Amino acid sequence: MGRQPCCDKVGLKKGPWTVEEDKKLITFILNNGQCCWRAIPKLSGLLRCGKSCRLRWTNYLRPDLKRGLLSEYEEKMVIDLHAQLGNRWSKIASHLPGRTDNEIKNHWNTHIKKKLKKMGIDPITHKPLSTITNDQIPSNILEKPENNQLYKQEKIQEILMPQIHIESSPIDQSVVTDVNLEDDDDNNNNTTRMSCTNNVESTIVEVNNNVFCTDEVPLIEPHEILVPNSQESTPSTSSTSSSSSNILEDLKFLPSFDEWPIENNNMEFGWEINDFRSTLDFLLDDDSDMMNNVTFDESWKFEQLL
DNA sequence: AAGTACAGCAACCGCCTAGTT
DNA sequence: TAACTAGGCGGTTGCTGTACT
Repeated sequence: MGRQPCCDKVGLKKGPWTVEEDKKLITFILNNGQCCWRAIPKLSGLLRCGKSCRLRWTNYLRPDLKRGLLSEYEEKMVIDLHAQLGNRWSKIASHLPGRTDNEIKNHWNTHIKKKLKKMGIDPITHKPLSTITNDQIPSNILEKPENNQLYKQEKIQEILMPQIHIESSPIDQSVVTDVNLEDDDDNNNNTTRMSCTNNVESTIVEVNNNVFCTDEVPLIEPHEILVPNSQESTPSTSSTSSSSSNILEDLKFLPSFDEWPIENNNMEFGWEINDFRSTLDFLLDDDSDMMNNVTFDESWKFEQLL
């Protein structure tokens, strides 16, 4: 009855990932794409829970991840989206290509929360703290779409955060535009607000339409899973090194192109080793010399042979 | 230089939902 | 339909690096 247990927790490794583990996971996913996470540890030789593998991949190893701090624009988007969605980090992350829910959650807790508090905004309600009074808000704003809390919050944010211009954000444009459009509608304030929300959603979707989305990562059926050729023979560094340390030494782990175990002619995904360049760059940041010595064969890729 | 406090973030935990048998 | 699990999600923890005393 039902499925088999996710994983038997006895003997599973916990804690920070090692370079060796990273390479096993990358190798496996490069060969097989994302499939059932439960099977990945066994098939890739990892002593990790499937959940742990999924987390490591989605939060750290995915080649499409952006690195570094959130830009002002991204931060503004997070604030806007948080005002709309609350602590639904995955939903928020889905509107920020290359950013993960964990990353956004961490950034919120460590940076944005403090920033908002400093600016007199309650990070939970997005309403001004007691120090902000209506006197500080131009009367014409308060008079505009009456009782429209969202509109007020936007204006308050404009006042408090002049360095982040709302005009630069398509979301805010849509909100303000829409509110203005509804400006003459004195009959139903709820309608005004709903309209804003919907418009924000559709605008965000539009923005993301041209961006690579991780949802596009193809899934394969269990019977299509390939167990990668043993990588044990490839030289590797100490497995005790930190995952965020020198992985480039382990670029050796990425077998030479002719050694790469591509066996499935039905692959539908097109990641190639170059897609991991930024990941490797990030992991190896202070080993640029080594990076420069690595040549990537542009012609090497998984072919779509249907 | 050593000790302490704090900040940032990767990873884990536990709950929930949707899917499978 | 019930029993059960995989995968996803949000909250939390704890490790590591940095700033301060």
